[in-house]
Amino acid sequence: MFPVSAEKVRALEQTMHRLGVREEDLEEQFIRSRGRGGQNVNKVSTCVVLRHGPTGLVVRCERERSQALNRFLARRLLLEKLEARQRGVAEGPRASGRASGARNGAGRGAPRRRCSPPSARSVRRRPRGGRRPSRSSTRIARTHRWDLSVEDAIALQHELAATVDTAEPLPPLRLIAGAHVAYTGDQPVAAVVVLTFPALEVVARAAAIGHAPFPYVPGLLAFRELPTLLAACEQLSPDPDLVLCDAHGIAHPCRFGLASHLGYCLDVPSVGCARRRFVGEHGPVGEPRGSWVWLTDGGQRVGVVARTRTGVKPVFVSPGFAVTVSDAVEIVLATTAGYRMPEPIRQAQMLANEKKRRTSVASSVTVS
DNA sequence: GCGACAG
DNA sequence: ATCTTGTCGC
Repeated sequence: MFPVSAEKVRALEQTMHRLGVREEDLEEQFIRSRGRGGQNVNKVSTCVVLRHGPTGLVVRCERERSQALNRFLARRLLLEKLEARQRGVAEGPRASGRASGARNGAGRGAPRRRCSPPSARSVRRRPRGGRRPSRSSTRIARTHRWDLSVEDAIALQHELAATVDTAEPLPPLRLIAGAHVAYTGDQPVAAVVVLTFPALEVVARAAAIGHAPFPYVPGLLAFRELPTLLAACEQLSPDPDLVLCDAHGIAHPCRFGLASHLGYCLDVPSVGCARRRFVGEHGPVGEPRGSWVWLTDGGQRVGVVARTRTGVKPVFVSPGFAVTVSDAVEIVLATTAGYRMPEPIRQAQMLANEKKRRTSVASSVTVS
């Protein structure tokens, strides 16, 4: 019931019995906690207000970020107060031990560099014969070094941009994967989730924690996140027919954003769906869900800005690897259900955060 | 000085 | 991405 040791629960029960407090006399209320502690505090009602009917005593505990733990702590607080009252002792501030983890991830200020505009880009057909017979995991088809200099990384992206074919017909879609990378300080936590299409039911999940061999440089996100993302993909089965990415595809200064890079490495069609604009211009987007306008960069249509949900900010969709712009929008709209971001990406996001939490929980604290 | 360049 | 405070609505 309470996320504490059996001993502590026993001690609590004994004290309750000794003071004549019965569980039935307790009235509990859960409200949202206030103060620092992250958004969780405002999304989950972790604050516990406990009232003891017979005496009318009320305590409140919002110290921890877990409602269950706060329920336990609230009971202890209540008993302390009751005991003090029974003894006729004036209520004084009771200092009970606490443990809080305050760590901050500093470190930003990455050099910003811009990929030079692609001059005379030739789109070469990708040689793909008998692609993916029947693998047991999402194998990495191709990869390369990731610890390049900014200059070399940009050059490589320009080179690889030529492998993107935005005229490629889409294969039948049965399984669609979503990818996302979260961070624990400077540790990337990558997650990939496979969903059926069009039912959108989760059939496979994989996550990996890695390290970022590269700082965040706008335009070079792939060099920071892809190694870990690929590690997660390697543990995934079955293979998706397409992968949706939480970043841009060709709507990128080099026409080769993270979404394209992931598709290239896996040799799987990919689509980029970003929350914010990176390059290009566009006009106003219609209000109803499904509306979209072209995203144009350097006189080129690199993607669209699409409304996935009425009344909510539109998203930036662009082909990643081996898909057309119209297929990209279609897929994004077909996989969004009630939220701004496509379901596969949302699922990957949730998994990444879950993985992150479970990892930090191992080094977390209990009750004093 | 501020804004602008995914995550 | 991360961090934080806070409001609104189903």
